[in-house]
Amino acid sequence: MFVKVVLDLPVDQSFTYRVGNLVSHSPAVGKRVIVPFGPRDRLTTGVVVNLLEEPDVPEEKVKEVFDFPDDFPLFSETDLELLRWVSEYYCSSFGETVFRFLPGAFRVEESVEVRLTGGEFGSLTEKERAVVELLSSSSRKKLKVSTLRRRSGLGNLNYLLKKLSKKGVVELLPSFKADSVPRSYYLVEGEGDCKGKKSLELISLVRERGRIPLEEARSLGFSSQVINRLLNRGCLRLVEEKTTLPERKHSLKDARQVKLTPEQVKVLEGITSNSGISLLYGVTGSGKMEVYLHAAKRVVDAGKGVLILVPELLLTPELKARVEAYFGEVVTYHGKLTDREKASAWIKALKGEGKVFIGTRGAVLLPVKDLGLIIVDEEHDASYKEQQKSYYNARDVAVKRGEFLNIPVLLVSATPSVDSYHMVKAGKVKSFKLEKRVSLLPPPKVELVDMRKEKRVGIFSEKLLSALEETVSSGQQALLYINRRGFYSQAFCPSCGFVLKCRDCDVSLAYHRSLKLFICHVCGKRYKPLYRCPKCGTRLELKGYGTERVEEEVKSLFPKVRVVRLDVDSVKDPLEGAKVISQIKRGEVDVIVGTNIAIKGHNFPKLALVGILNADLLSLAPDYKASERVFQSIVHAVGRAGRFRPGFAVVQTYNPETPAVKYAIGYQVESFLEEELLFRELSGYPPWKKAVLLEFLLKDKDALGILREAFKKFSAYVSSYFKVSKLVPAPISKVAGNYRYHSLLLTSPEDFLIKTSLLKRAVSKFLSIGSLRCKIVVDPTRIL
DNA sequence: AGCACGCCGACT
DNA sequence: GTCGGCGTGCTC
Repeated sequence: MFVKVVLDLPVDQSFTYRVGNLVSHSPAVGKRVIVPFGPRDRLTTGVVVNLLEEPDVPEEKVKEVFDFPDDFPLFSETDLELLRWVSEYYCSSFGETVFRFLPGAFRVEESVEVRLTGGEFGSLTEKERAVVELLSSSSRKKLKVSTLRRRSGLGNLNYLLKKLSKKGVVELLPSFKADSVPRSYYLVEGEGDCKGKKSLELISLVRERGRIPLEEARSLGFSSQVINRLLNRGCLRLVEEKTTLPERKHSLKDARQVKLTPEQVKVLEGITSNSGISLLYGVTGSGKMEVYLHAAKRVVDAGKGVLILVPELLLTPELKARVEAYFGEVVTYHGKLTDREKASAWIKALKGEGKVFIGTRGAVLLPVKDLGLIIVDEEHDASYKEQQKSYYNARDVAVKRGEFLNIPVLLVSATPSVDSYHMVKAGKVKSFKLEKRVSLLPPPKVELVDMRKEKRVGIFSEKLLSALEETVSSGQQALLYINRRGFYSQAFCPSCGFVLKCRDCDVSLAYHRSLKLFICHVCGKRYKPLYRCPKCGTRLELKGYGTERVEEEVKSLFPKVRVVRLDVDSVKDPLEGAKVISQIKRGEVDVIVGTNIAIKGHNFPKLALVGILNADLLSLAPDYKASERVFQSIVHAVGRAGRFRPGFAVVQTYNPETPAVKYAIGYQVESFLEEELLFRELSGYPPWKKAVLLEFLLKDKDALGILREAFKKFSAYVSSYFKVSKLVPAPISKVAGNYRYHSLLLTSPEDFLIKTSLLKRAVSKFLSIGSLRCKIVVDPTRIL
């Protein structure tokens, strides 16, 4: 027997291994497998994708499987097919895609670690010293060769390490990392007899119960001496089982299930009778969540599992409590869990321990047993797009998974994406709209303020200011939304035009007054403040504003008001964030100044006023999705107001004619989407076309010549399939010292998989020469 | 990705 | 002559 195995490598190849007798479990497609790989036969983890009777490569090349460590597959055959599709669609390798989704805890790895001996070292070359420097500055004693390679950026690290090891400066230690899958151990009856009162007592207990957990035997007073003796003689055997961990506790309780309104019931009936893809949309406060939880309940009542995907920021204890009100225990899966917890959730899904799974984008392939429905909440949200390596979009993978498994998928949003609306119009998705708000309150009154005409007090219009005053004096809360952090966003020289920029990135530095530092918002680098122009000595002028300055201005205008800032600077860890949120909910705060993280999902009961300080800032990004994002941000920001009391929103703008702004304040979703679709069609952009972004990072400007040359050939090669835009510096043209160049490829959506495979080949043929590397981002969400 | 091989220039 | 740089190609 032979198995075909995929490994976590950037190559589209699977490897054939012979199955020997010394394996713990039988081979099967989807199972984890430990195999020796490479010239050193380093043990690595793979996944079985095929079983073979005869080898499909020359026998002498084939190595033997080290072990199948599990008695269950980690992926179903259908999910492996889906993963194959994902890898082809997003131009990544099959193996890398598989291991992008599989929790790291399942991996067994053999590697080499490097440690400084602490001994004398004589003369070292520059590069050798750099390696020693990295090792001594690290917080850990030992470093893996791979991490050292990553941090040093040195290609031929192995030669250096061999030399350093010969000189006695470093020590190379082989290391083995076992998996960290939670497991428990049981005692079962073996063969052979034994004596002794305690021993006989334990044997009979095991015989009676079939098996008992090792821990329980210990706690019943059987010493490890007794147990070990019985194990050594073979009277007892120890068996291992992969287990799961209890869900993390949280103390929140939510109200019981809510009774649906007649409109909600009607929509629910529509959704549940659709076996394909549904889009559920409607204003904030129309109770979309209640509807989808009822739909989920029907699926669970029929004995099937449900997978609910939510954006990163939304997966809070509050949300979990709300879902638990319907289903009792739910299992969560997101990036902040430990590796062990993720593996535990994975196993719970496989075994059917738990029916309802709620997670962020990585959860889309959770192997939920008898999966009957996938829900994607806030379907339009950008956090569904993986921003590295495989660049998948979990919403689209969810839709595809529904297709592969032949189960319904439900997309939910107050602001449907242009992509989803396009699918509705093409008849691939059925849409359901909730027209009415559940609450008896009127929708928030929205006022658009033209900042060119309005009287201003600093950054506020008089309208917003008086609304703010009224709101806080009546004991209610206000939220001020600004899409930018820091105090000032730019420092420039009024006489020579010099702009203070990051040394490593091509962006102007933002001044953070609370820290008295200039900070680069791209790489995070901090700079001591500078007051005079380094070129001509003139005093620098600061302009632009972010959350810090808004906070300051509110404080100086209303000295008695309690203000909190809700941005990534003020809530560094999630615990702190939760504290701020609960303060707001308890009404210990009057004014909230926040960025995007403040407008997503939260329900602030005392919130009456929302002010969007500069709606124009939202549309600065130079890409075709800009107005879609403007529309979404405004609708969601405005939607925070008036959920529990009459609300009011003020939207400040210098361009009141912007369609996205106009449509957003009236919640004219269809009108906006129609107009946007038309614009995209006329300009040849997605969803009518497929877009692929190619991105290049260059160490120095010299590499540009090589890239240009290679790009010309590449462009000629693919131009019959893709419309290739010019190779240009990216809008953020330099990041962390690397120059960024990119090119956008557009093509009609037909035969897309054929085109991606061609593209992949063309990129490796023309654009992967020397040190040149190219990122391929299919369906990019932002082009910066 | 990680590793070995093999081809180049610049040193003892 | 060899050392060490880097580009190329293979890994079951």
